Amino acid sequence: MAVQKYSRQREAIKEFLIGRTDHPTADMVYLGLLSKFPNLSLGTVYRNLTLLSDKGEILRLRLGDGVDHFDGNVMPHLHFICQGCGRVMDLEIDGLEGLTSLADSHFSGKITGHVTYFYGKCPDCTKGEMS
Amino acid sequence: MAVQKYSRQREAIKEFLIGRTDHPTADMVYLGLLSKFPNLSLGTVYRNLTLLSDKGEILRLRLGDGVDHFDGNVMPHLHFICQGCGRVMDLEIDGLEGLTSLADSHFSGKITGHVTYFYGKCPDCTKGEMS
DNA sequence: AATTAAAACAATAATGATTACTGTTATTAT
DNA sequence: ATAATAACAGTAATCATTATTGTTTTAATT
Repeated sequence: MAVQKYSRQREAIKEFLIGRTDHPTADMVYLGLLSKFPNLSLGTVYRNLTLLSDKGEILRLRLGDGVDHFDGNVMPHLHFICQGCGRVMDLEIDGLEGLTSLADSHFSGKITGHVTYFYGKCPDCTKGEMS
Repeated sequence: MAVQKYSRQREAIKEFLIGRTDHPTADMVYLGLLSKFPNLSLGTVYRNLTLLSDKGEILRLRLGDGVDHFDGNVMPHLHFICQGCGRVMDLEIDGLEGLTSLADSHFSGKITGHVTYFYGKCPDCTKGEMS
C-alpha cells in the first residue's frame, strides 16, 4: 500500500472543513480555498475529500440533493436540511442511540448502522412566513 | 394546469413498480419494459417516474448510492441497503413514528419529516461469511 | 367519424457532479 | 544530492439525469 505523503492542499481542505459548520460541497471547498491556492484544481479537492472521508477524518454526507456535502465534525450527530434555503444544520437531539440494535433485532440479516436526516424549515426561513 | 392524459407507458411503469419489491432504478425499469415496448425511451421512463412520484403514486428513494431507486409501495415503511450485494429491502419495524415531532420539539425552526435507512448485510450475504 | 389542441412519445443533445488520465512538481527516503 | 513516487494542475471522460425537438396519441369538439 502506497505511503501517504504530506500535502498542504489536503491539510488546508481538512482545516477548512473543521473551521465551519455549514457542511460545504466540493465546489464550495474549492472556491473557499482558491484565494490561498490560486491554482488549486477541483480534481484535487475531490480526490482529497475522498481520501479524508475514507480515512474517517471527515464525513461525506449524501443528503439526497444530488450533491455530496462534507463535514469536519466526525462525532456522531444528526443533520437537518432546510427545504427553504437548502442549508444543512447540525441537530442537538439524542434518542437514536438504540435504533440500530432495535432494527437489527427485527431483521434476519445484520444491521450495522443507519442514516437519518431531518427536513423542514430552518429558523430563518420560518420567520418570513404566515402559513 | 395541464390535463394529464392517459399513456400506456406510464401505466406500465407504475404496474412494473407495484409488481415488485426490489426498488428498481430508472435503468432497471427501462430494461424491464423494453420487451413490452421495444422502442421505449429512457427519457420517457425518467419523465414518468418523476411525474408519478410528484403525484405521490410512487416513491423516489435517494439512498446515497448516487442512483435513484423507485418504490411502488407508498405506505410508510423503512428501507435497508445491503452493503454486500447492494439490494434494497423493506423493513418491518415500528418505533419511528414519534421521531419527527421529537426532533421538532428540540429545534427552533420547523421539522416536518425525516429520512431514515438502515445498512448492513442482508440474510443472503450474511450466510457466506465467517467473520 | 373527422378535426383539432395538447399531452406523450422517441431520439438525442445538454448539463452537472464526479472520476480518470497525463504530464509536471513536491515530498520523503536513500 | 539523487531517486522514487505521491500529489499536483489541467483537462478529458463518465454517468445519471434533465431538456429539447419533431412526431405520434389521446381525448375533446365539431
